[in-house]
Amino acid sequence: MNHLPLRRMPNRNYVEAQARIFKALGHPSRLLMAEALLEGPLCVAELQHLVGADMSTVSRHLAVLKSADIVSDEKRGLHVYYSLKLTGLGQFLTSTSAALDKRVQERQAQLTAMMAP
Amino acid sequence: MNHLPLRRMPNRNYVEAQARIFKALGHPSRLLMAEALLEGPLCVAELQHLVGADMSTVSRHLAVLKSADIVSDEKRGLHVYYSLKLTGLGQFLTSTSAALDKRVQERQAQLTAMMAP
DNA sequence: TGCTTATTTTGCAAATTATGCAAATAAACG
DNA sequence: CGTTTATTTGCATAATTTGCAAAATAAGCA
Repeated sequence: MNHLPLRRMPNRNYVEAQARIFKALGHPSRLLMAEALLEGPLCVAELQHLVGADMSTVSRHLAVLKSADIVSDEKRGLHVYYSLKLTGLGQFLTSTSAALDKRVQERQAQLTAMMAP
Repeated sequence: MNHLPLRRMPNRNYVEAQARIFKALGHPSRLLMAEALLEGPLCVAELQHLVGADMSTVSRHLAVLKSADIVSDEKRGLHVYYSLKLTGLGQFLTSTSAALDKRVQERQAQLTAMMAP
């Protein structure tokens, strides 16, 4: 009878599993790849071009994202395509972007105030 | 004329700043504290009791959350109260919780299928 | 079958970063 | 002052990240 979205009790294991998701996204290269996958699936070579790192490094980053269940992979011919599996990431990035924008604006305002005599 | 929420280009600095947010939440103690703060402000002693770690450790974790602009602090008498500053966290946690639940259910289903003769 | 391409995995070494604990420090209040 | 609450710092230990190179897989093609 409960139509509201449920949230788990702060169970240890649960929190650790959630923390693993955040941790996986807590690296610029991995977050960049996840953001790119918001638009649709990409193969490893494309992701490598995006982040500009060694392919073995990219592959390892992808393994981290996969083990956190953030992405899924599918082989098509010679290529392996990665897709975003975690829903709600786009929305959350929108809020963090807004927060960052606000921070930048506040800095601007402070500077402006300091410049005024 | 664009009423849709904008998302930044995957600018280097921008992605790094966003990654810092995820990284900050990528630790069980910090995520637990952030989740608790969804309900309202708490002082350091209360948060310490929640995570069960040394107060200096808690303080450092809080400093990490603060430097990522996830929380804000305010002194009231002898106590310092922390509040959640980052909007959208609750929603995102709801989606990650759902994802985790699904994963658990899938494991259950696999086990059940294996048990069936 | 052999050859090529795409991707993963592994091992290693170096650099960076994170962690907890304990002691010192600061800030508010009576 | 003395007490309480919180932050900072120093230190030792552990974990992560990265590049590079080499080996291993796996799929498609001649």
